[in-house]
Amino acid sequence: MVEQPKNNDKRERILAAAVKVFAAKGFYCARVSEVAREAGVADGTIYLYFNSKEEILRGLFEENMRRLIDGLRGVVSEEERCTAKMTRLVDAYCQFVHNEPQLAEVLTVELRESGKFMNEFAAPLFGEFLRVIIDVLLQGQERGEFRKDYSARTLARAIFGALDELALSWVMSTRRWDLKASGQELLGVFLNGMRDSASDENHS
Amino acid sequence: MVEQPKNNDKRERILAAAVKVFAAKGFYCARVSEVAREAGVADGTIYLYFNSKEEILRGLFEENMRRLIDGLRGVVSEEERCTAKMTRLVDAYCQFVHNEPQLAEVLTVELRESGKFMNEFAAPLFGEFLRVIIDVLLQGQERGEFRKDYSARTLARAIFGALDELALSWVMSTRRWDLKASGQELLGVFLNGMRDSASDENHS
DNA sequence: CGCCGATGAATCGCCGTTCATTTTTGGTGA
DNA sequence: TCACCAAAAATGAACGGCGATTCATCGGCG
Repeated sequence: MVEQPKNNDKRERILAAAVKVFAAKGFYCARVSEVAREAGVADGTIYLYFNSKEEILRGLFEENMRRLIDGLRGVVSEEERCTAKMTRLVDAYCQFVHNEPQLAEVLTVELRESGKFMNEFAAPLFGEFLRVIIDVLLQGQERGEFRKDYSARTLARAIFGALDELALSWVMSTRRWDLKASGQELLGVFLNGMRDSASDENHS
Repeated sequence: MVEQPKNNDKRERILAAAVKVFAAKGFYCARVSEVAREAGVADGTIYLYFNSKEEILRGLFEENMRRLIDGLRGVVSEEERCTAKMTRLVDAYCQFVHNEPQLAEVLTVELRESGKFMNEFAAPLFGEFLRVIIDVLLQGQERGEFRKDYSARTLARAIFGALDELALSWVMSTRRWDLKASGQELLGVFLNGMRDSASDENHS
């Protein structure tokens, strides 16, 4: 009943306002009435579209993570070589963060705190996100582009973590540096380190 | 007056209890009375040692980050080669997370949310932490161990991010896998990718 | 006895949420 | 085109619960 009101853009306005407010104050410090004011609606109106404050966050997560994941899948599928897939993937992620920094902040910061109260629903989405990276790495190993003696799972998490930290520090800063360039620099190190070229190397 | 009570271990007991409770519920969902119960003191007693709930978190941060940073500086100083420094650094960090997973969870999760209300005091400590890594990387570049065409700052952040993500996923999981091994595997990729061996390779 | 740390029940302010009321919508007949 | 009305949507003041913080009181120690 409350879930899918047929009508207009109010739900979207509320979600957009929530992104701003949650990014500025954090979920717990944000006031529902601030979201309402930012959205230009009355406090009570929010509860015509969401059952609780928490559900606003849930809605945010689901819609935007879906969009991000689908976007990443798209660019990945446009390339043949896995090295190129990774380049495009990192680029698209940086683009996303660049275009919607507040949203990126909410998604990454609350994803952590989420370990607490909403992991049951955030975890699947995050898993899906990670799988995009894992699959590229696995395929790259099969194709002989990447060394096979690294764990794709571990590396995917590491790449995400590195990228995420970079993105977050960019978002929280004055944003004067080039996020995409840093992303590619970082990816360069990974690709270089993962490259299946020198058959083996024994470092004492 | 409340800051440095001369006496016993009650302050430590409260801090230790706070680690447990904050790790389990997150700072905002944690109740001061739970911390009190866990510490075996009355609710009011907490306010003899801390001025507010927030200050408990602050105390946690300062004391433990200091300890971590000093520990890392220590192991780093025991090695000559920067590659070895990095190995020891990653190992020590993983050891820390392994020994005190709840503390690690609080430090890393709340460090993010901290962007909100306590960044002014968390940022310097985090900066100091990062500097340890940055300095090793810079020195490694000077010594010719690492390629000079990467930004030490960016890479330090990336390494921290990767390690942190790995650690967090370990902490939040059933912890059946070997964190130290994953850490070293990850470091291997970085070191491999950063190695200043083939004099140069120009990838535009 | 007097001091001081400790206690925990009571306080008090703060929001998330509700709901009685108002406003808007859109269908209908004149 | 307009007046009218019922249903739906929106409003925002008020409510109620919760939990951080306080403080009157207690007990142990010198």
